Amino acid sequence: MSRALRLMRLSEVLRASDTTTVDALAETLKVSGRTVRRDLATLREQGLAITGESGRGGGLRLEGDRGITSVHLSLEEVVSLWLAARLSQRTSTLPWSTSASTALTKLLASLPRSRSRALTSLCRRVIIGPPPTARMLESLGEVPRDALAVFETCFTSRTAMAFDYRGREGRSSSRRVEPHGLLVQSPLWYVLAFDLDAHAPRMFRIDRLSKLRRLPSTPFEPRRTVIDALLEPGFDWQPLMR
Amino acid sequence: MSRALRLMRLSEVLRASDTTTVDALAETLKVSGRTVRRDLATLREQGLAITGESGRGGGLRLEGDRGITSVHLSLEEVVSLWLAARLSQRTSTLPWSTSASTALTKLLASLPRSRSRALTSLCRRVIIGPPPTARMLESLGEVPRDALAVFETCFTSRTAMAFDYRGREGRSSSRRVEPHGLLVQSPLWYVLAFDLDAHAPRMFRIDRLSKLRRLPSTPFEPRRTVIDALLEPGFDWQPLMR
DNA sequence: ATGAACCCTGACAGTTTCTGTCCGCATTGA
DNA sequence: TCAATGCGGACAGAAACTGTCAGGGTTCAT
Repeated sequence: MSRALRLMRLSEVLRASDTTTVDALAETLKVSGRTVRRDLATLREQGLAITGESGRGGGLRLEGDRGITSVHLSLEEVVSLWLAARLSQRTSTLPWSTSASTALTKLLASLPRSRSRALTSLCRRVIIGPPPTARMLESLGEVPRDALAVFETCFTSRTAMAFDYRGREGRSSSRRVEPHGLLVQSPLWYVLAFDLDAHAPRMFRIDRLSKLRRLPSTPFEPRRTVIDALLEPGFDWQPLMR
Repeated sequence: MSRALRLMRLSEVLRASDTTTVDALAETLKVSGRTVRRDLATLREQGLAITGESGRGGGLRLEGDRGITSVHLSLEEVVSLWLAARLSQRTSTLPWSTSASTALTKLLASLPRSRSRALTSLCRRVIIGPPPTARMLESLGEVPRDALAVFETCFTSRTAMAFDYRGREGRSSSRRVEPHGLLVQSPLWYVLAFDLDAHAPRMFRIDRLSKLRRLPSTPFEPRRTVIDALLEPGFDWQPLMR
């Protein structure tokens, strides 16, 4: 039996038995005790909570197999983690950046198919752009907390929304839009929207919005074309997920 | 990465993605397509229902069996998520930022005690600082991939390490240190270390290191004093976790 | 009907990894 | 104090793995 298969069996045996010893495992798996220990170390690296108690009467046990069941994480929670991880990978070479990827894969893997579909399609609507230029950052305003919450629900539930927008020259205008996409150029971000009055794609910087509110309507169908129309080609625009 | 680990990752990636191709998998797993096929064959032997569709637009998919598995995240994986989430919360007001907090709390809560303790003590050694000044960013260099991996293991396993360091004036010196802490001022980061030769706390910017390698030694005991000695008081230094 | 984009499988040699053995150490309960 | 347990380093021979090459398919758009 190859090591790979043995590792799978080992984790099953551990799940099946309350406590056991290295020698017993060595017996069942037909390998030496040393090898069992090596395998245990590998599984622990993988995140399995296997504890060992020394001494007479001690032994090994797999702690409450309740690993983290991401079933309890909401869609928004997983998206937020995904966003954060991708952003930090994008902006710098930090330690454990590959670990973040594998962690997210595991999370996604554990979701039921319907949820993972929803998550994927949501992530595809989020675009990560290159860092903003100094000029873009000049007039950076505050993002009001409550507007954030409204945007979050409108974006995920695909609901049209209305707001007042301060243009670059200070002129204010009233808008009604469908939020198809989200462009992040941290710390800035933009709503990639379809303007229901102009009847064309438009983008809006989040800190220039005010009086944001939902519009009663049926959910719109997110269209990739709206997003693409707003992103100048040739730049490095990456969706949060492909 | 050993084959055993790769097989686990492969099954996770398959679960996570709706459909995918051999080439894509080869890319993510950093192995040749032939090897991916061999791994797929092994998983199929194990009973995983992986179907392949030939032809243009075809691909691989894992049938059924979703949501049964619980997620096991390694220490590094949880740390990386914390790091990423905290960083992005720190630098900007993005949507779903509160969701990230709750998600992380849930993650922490569901870890078995032994692991959560290890996680906490690791996170305490990571400090998040204010964004770097333009002057600090001037001479930003590349961080080599392999050095990262070495650092990660040394940091978590509390192992001393050795490297060559290019000082500000271009002078190079050879160092042997214990990595007690990690200071992040994204996209820069520093090793907060105890210099075994100077016998005093020193900090090193990561992109100035080269030829990083582990030193054979017994694990050192992380000391808070080493970290504190290097952080000028009065600034906004926040540990990743209190 | 051609080519591109997919999947599947066999053979081979070089390399990597794994395994058992032996060792010393720490912890625990009788 | 001893025996039963766990943990992990070092080593050399054995086994498994890997990339490459080379063949074979199927499906679809053009």
